[in-house]
Amino acid sequence: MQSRPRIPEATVARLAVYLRVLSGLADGGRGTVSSGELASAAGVNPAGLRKDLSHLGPCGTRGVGYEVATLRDRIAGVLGMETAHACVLVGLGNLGSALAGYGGFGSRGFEFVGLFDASPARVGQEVGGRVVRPMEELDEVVTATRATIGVIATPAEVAQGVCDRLTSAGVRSILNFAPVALTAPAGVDVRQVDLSVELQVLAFLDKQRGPATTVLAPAGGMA
Amino acid sequence: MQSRPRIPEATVARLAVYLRVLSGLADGGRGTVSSGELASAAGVNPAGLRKDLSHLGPCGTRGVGYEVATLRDRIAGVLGMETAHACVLVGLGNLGSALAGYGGFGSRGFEFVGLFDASPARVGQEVGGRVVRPMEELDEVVTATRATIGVIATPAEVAQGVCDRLTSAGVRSILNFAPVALTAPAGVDVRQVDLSVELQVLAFLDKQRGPATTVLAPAGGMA
DNA sequence: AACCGCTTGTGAACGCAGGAACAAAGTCCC
DNA sequence: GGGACTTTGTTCCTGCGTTCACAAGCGGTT
Repeated sequence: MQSRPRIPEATVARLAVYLRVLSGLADGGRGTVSSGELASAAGVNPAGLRKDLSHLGPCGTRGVGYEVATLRDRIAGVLGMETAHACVLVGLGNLGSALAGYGGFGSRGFEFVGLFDASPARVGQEVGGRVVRPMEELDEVVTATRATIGVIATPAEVAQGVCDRLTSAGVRSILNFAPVALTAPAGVDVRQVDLSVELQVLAFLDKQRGPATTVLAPAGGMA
Repeated sequence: MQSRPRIPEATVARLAVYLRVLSGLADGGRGTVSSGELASAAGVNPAGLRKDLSHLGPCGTRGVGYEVATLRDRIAGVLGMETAHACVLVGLGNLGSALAGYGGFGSRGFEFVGLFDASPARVGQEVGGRVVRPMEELDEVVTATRATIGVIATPAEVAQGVCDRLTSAGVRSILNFAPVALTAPAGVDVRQVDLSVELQVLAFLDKQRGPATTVLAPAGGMA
């Protein structure tokens, strides 16, 4: 049976959300939760949540619900959070600095073991409790720390070059914030996060919903 | 109205990517592009790109390709970028400051007309060329500027309260970076961006792909 | 000990997105 | 002027994700 033959990627993303909610409930001393309540807190459909959870085997008690601590540990195990993940971050402009100082990563088992920037002005500065290192040390740090995840927060022009250096150093997973499509060798997984795309989708939905949907506007014909 | 009954949301997100690539090509003086080249630059399948573009009517020349400037303007029009969009940003911690200073928004027609923070220590400071204002002025600024988009970059605990204030002030679209599921009244569109979720998906894929997939294996040539 | 309500887990149908193959059309060359 | 090549636009199909609805199981109660 191998309780994890394959889990859909969309489900994995939601599991991470459930995990966050469960952690909050556990901190609040909550013992059990129902799928309805958990789904409401996560912003998804209750049936979908149960289906997501079914991918990791039966982990609830019928008539009662899910044991918060148990389910949390189970999800954490499936997501590979038993062991901490070493990450390197390249590019410490505004966005990179924000990522380096973002507490949401460290509390989830992701640790930045190296911060890198090509600009001599940034090298040596301290960001988020770590010292920024020059690009020349990237390969060495990745090898020494066995970092598997690389985060790119550089300008678009140099992102591909950084990607190449990361992959050749041994990084197998890349999270790219630069607005370019990266090409990486097979076996390396790249995830793209484009902040401005999200805004543009919002703008489109707003336009589509009503070119003149003022809440007032009783009279026909806008100007 | 007839030419745009509805465009799938996934297509809209990709249109934003095509638009970025086309802008770069236009700046380079490029006259026409084929779907293959454009798809390669955007990181998608050529057939899928043509299907996406088909939603906005025929806009290419068979045997030649797409006229860069024309297609760019067409997409920009569909995405509602003819007119600039006024946005307000709440929460100027590390992430909020990065967003306020991110050039990728302004160059795409999104302007932050108001930066807000609850902390008196941040009010009055200048971030990204704008002065941070107290939360009390939020309603007034939204009304005066007719801002339609609100960006939340606050801690999770206060995000729902900020969402309520934004919606009651008249904001119809919300981009939420806080790691909580927001509930908003009908007619208000909320998009969630969770940075740590992306990392966790990467960690899972890495774990699933192979607990010990070393890339080296120099001995024994691969045929 | 048996009944009843509540909740999980699963099976099936619907809709959507993605990919591949084919026809239409326009241009370049001879 | 005609043929052939190139490239778009469309259509079909396969697979996935999502949702609804029902059966199975456990706890509490009388």
